[in-house]
Amino acid sequence: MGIPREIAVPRIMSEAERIFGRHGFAGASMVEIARASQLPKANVHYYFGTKEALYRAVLENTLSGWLADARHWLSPHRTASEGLRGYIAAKLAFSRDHADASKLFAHEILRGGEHVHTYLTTTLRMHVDLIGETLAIWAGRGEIRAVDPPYFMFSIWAMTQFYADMNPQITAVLNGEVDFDRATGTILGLLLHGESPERLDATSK
Amino acid sequence: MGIPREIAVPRIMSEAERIFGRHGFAGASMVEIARASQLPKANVHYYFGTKEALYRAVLENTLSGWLADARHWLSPHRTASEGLRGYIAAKLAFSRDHADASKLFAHEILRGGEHVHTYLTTTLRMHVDLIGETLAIWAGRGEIRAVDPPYFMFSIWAMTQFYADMNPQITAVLNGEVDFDRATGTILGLLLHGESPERLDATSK
DNA sequence: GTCTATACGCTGATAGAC
DNA sequence: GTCTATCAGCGTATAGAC
Repeated sequence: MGIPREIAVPRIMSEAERIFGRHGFAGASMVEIARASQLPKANVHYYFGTKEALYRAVLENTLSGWLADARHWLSPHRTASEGLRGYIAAKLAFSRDHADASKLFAHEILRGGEHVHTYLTTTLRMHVDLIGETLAIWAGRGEIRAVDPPYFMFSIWAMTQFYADMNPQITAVLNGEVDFDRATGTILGLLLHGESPERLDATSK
Repeated sequence: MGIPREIAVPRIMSEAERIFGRHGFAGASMVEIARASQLPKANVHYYFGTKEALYRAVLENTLSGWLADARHWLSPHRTASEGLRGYIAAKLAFSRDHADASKLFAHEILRGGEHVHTYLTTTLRMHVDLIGETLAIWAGRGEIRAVDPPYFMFSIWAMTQFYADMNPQITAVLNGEVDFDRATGTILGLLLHGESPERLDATSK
């Protein structure tokens, strides 16, 4: 009798991601994770050892696949307009559908990011370098202005992840749920045209 | 004998802002705050009652003055270019000089923002409405394109606060400290020109 | 008004039964 | 392999000395 490992472990991982994402490492408790997983709390310790080991497992699981959208869209084979549109849409969809994963990452960085330091200095840094090449190619083709790749990416990450991490602020200001089409439109408007109407003036006058 | 209230209370507030900002509400401990304030932990409880009361006091203290920069720069008396430049510079300076205050706010929102719900639905919402009028005036003058005010503000807040809240990620990717001039340049580039070079093409061809 | 000593609940972790 | 019962330590809060 009893719930077998194959069922228990993924269930714990899923609930842990949700609870760690909502409350952070310190704010989450093992009893809460166990209760949400419908398991005795000792089982969670049996499968993962310590709270921190569970946290690391959940975090690694979250990071894998974190960069897939960028690789898919920010490629020289696409036009800048097409690539940026696709990437922003994908990042915003992630913020909408996996808000807890985004919050988990935000909590970890706010705490200092010790557990993801290696990931940030190796995988993510190389990732940004690679995207920088694409951005340089797009600029060379005249599809975008020349940009500072890391700072450009910081802006995109900030704007898109904001909709997952700061959701309570957004719904409070809007007095209702976020309209992701408007969010997409605003971000793309900034990336593709800026807020200066000078181009329109130049063509209409 | 002993440290008087006039010295102790502001010192506790200051250290509490730093520690709550770094670790969040759950991650911070009263002993840590007391030790950082060089006071017996009982004194902190004597002056503020409970941990949550101290937290609320620190949070309110942080929120006052949070919106002053916007009122100063996002005004119809300025040009859009001048106003946006000043506002972005001010917000980035705040992220650099008061990172702990920014992180405190981020932690609070990540946790659901219960303690700032009234502030968000009254003060901040009215604030955005007011800015919306300025943005509409700027658009009417042809200084910016028409924008969706709240979503436009979300983008600005996201991009500027990112440099305070996600600092570990930034330094890891850059392999060094952030260059605030480049950050300013990137954000202003997006706001004022976008990344599309079409305007330049239109004028040079 | 300021500080020392202490109570007590909650949490992470484990020993050992089934 | 799964789960029940229990422990040890930390963290908030307070009673009471100075």
